[in-house]
Amino acid sequence: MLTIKFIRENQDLLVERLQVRNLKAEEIIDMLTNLIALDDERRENQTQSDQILSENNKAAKLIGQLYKEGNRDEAETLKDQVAERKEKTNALQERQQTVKLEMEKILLNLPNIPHPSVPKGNTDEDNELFKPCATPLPILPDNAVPHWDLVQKYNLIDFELGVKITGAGFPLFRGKGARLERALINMFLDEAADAGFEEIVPPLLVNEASARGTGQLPDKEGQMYYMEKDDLYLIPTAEVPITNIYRDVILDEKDFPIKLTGYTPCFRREAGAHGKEVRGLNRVHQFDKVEIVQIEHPDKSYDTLMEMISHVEGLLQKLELPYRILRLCGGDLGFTSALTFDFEVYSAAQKRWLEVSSVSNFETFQSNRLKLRYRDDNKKMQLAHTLNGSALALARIVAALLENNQTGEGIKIPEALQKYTGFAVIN
RNA sequence: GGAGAGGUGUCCGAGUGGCUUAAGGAGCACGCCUGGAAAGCGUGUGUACGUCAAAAGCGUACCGAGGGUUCGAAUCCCUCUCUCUCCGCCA
Repeated sequence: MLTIKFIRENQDLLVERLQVRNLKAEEIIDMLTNLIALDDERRENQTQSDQILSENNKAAKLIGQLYKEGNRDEAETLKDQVAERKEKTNALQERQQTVKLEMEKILLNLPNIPHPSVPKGNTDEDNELFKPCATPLPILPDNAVPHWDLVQKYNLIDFELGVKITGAGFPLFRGKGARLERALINMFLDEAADAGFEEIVPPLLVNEASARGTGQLPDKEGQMYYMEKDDLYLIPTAEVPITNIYRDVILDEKDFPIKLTGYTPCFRREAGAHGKEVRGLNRVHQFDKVEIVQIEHPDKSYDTLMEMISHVEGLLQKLELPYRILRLCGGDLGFTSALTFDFEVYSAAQKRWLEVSSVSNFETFQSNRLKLRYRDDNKKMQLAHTLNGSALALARIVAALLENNQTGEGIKIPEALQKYTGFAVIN
């Protein structure tokens, strides 16, 4: 959420940059005009009602004094005046509530401002190739098969059992498949720890305030599983509970950077997604992911973003997977993000690129909702910057690993992973 | 799930309708003192919004959250929430 102060001071910028997200200039201008008119009214109301309240506060003290002196008549007169003024403030405050709600509604639906480097575009087709694949794409033998066949052949994942137990999109890992999953989680967590991230095991269900804090609400309400009875949401990513550690926190400049990591399962309803594109592990309702989160000084957040990119690259290199990095265009950029790089891994058997990581800088968009601030040199409050990235999302990594490493003798495990799996080949 | 007790500033803690501008203490910051430090002494010590070009200042709100009673609420009433104790259930 952008602050009203920032919006007032940067209207031209908003009109220009939000068009990158394919919003129409007239719509943005209309929205801003409406918002600022509401804010003007809010200020006016505040000034008026504060003044009346001040008068009433003084009167209340005086009344107490008059009673003590036995001057009842004068006290009664004052009381009448207070009552009269109170009616006025009540009306003002009621109106103020409405104005604030209207403003909030607009602000909550206003996406983040894309970074200057974000290209204009409508869909993922328009994403910019930031770093092409540095290695040749693997060429598989003619009898190579996609991972949904491989997992059956080697008894690694049982999708049918997942359906039986829960429903479609809830894969059941078993045997070496389960072991591979756990190995990847451990490797990613160890790598994150080596890079200075503190490991967190967070709750998997979050309350409304947390879901709102990182921006999943109201934008992605339909994407989350919701427990009505307890008013809790199943997390769609570890970003939510981990970033919310710092909701309503005031930091010192010397606390930066804060580096956290955590493994959690992620739950996504993926409503409406069906078909070939989503077969096997390509898109599931529950998947494992190791997330990295950083809270950083605004001056350093973009350097930090690049460091996180390097970290993710390192993981993919260790796994010997062919990858490329995309800079998301305005149309594909998430609601809360200012700049996002997506990592895609080439799945040789499906002959397509699979998104396995998304690394973003949210600048102050989340921290404003979270009220995550720090005191600067002049002891003034400033909003911190938040960043996060997948390092990595497992399901599609497993898919690519299985497909790309299939041979006549079985599936070869990359060397870096072997100490975690305890085996070098799946056959 | 049942019964009871609680939630006050960075922390501890007083405060049961107006002498509270939230006492007192600790911590922290600055100053004095000191050869230096400790002790001691003094001063300051939150957030949000409004006002102002800005700062200072001033005003308003905030004592778990939201309502209510009252001229006036940390204090009284209602709802919710969290913590603790006991009981129940339980890996």
